[in-house]
Amino acid sequence: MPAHLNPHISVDCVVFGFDGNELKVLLINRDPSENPAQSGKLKLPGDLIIHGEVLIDAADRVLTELTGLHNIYLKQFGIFDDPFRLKPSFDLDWLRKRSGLRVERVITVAYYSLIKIDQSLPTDLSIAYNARWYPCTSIPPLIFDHNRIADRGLETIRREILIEPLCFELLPEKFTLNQLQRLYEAILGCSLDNRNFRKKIQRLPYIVPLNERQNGVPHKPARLHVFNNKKYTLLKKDHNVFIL
Amino acid sequence: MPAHLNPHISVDCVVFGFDGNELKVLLINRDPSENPAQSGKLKLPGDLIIHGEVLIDAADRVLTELTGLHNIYLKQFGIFDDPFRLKPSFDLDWLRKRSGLRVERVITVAYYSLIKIDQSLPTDLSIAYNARWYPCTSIPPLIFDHNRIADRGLETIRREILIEPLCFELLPEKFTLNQLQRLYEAILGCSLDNRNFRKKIQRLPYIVPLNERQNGVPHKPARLHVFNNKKYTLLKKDHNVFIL
DNA sequence: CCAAAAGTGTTTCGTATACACCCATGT
DNA sequence: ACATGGGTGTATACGAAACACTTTTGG
Repeated sequence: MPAHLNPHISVDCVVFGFDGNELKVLLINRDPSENPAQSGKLKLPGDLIIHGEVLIDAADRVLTELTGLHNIYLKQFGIFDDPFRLKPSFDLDWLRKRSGLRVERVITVAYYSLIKIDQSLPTDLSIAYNARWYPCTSIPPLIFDHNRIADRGLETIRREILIEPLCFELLPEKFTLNQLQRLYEAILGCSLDNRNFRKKIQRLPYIVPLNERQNGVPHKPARLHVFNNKKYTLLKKDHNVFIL
Repeated sequence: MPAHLNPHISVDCVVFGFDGNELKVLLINRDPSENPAQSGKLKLPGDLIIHGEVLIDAADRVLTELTGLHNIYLKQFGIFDDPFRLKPSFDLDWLRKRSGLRVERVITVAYYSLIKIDQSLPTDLSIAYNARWYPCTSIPPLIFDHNRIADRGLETIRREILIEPLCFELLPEKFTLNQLQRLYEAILGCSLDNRNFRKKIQRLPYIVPLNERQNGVPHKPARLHVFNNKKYTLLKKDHNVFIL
């Protein structure tokens, strides 16, 4: 572990992905090369920041190492600063051993991150730490205060998905309206009326229908759509744009 | 300056108040006992945190010293972590001299704070630092990155006032509907239709009309209302409650 | 009686909701 | 032909917006 880490401040990432059905979170083992999913030793991806490093760069560094992806969508949503969030006898000893630093109290800045689940490839790190996707509806026990952080991350995207175009970070570039609806339903935890949903979406000018359809599906192939960020940003300038 | 300060992390507060007409921010001199409002030396209230101190307690400490008020409404809204937000030759030297610590890089956590302007009394500190209310529409130049922080604070309450009951922190306990309207207009920077506003407010069960009126006004005295937090919290449990 | 702000209703329009059947494709 | 999900329209209810005059009080 490099000695140029800042032992006062860390970042942790609640990484969300959508498999077409369920919303998932990415969790890793606390220690590399341990038994898969050792009970009580799972955690969110995160790290101490480097001296002079901007927080979001630290989060990006952690996730790029883990997923192999660049330009990951990241948003800061909270700070966790309880002086006893790391138990002295247990968590702090582990952190000291791992970092080689005189760690006393760590304040962590939490980010949520949105990933197109199919694009993230296995990396050396993700294999070593046994990175896995877990359903948001049943997150296993995590170390530190990471369960609280994960819960707060979930609350946050539930709120923000109604106001910001987060969905399109989770879906493939080209998506069907029903995929979009299933994603909203997965995040909000409710079911939506299909006809009303399509009407609402179809009058948003920044969701553009293509002359292209799914293929390889065993039923009527659906029309594909793309999200046009420029149109969205232009609209947003004056009016507040609510998605749903 | 006490040597038990943590030289890595500070808090800064954007303190809002409403004088019945305009939304204002509380600013202080960088150094005590200087000429009133020395140009280029104004700042937001803030301080380094104490080792082991929770961030919100640090913010509360700063504001209690400054205003004499307890239980001030505080909400964290951002982190400012640019490694060069303090200019080495200028800001850092001043901070080192003032704190007596080897300060290298300070990450600051920003809070906005809402105050009933008439309740805040002059304190020794507020006099020494020449604390003054400035209109939000024309905030003078501040040191560090405090102008950016203040702007972000203002954006934040503009957004959140539509969703959370922030107004009642800025108004006296008992208020008239027109005072409430003027506050919304001051924060949102637009004018609202009086009749529609009153209709909307009057059907909110948590804004309770009293059998009591203003007195000492040179015109028809308006009916007074209070905000009932319990009713609000109960309602909020299930439905999301939008105020406006 | 005058100035100043408080207080009050109705109409119109657009958006939200509820609801059930036919269509296109692959196997 | 059948199974699977894709795709469509209408009627009703509710809330948002526009709009001008009368009332009450203190001075």
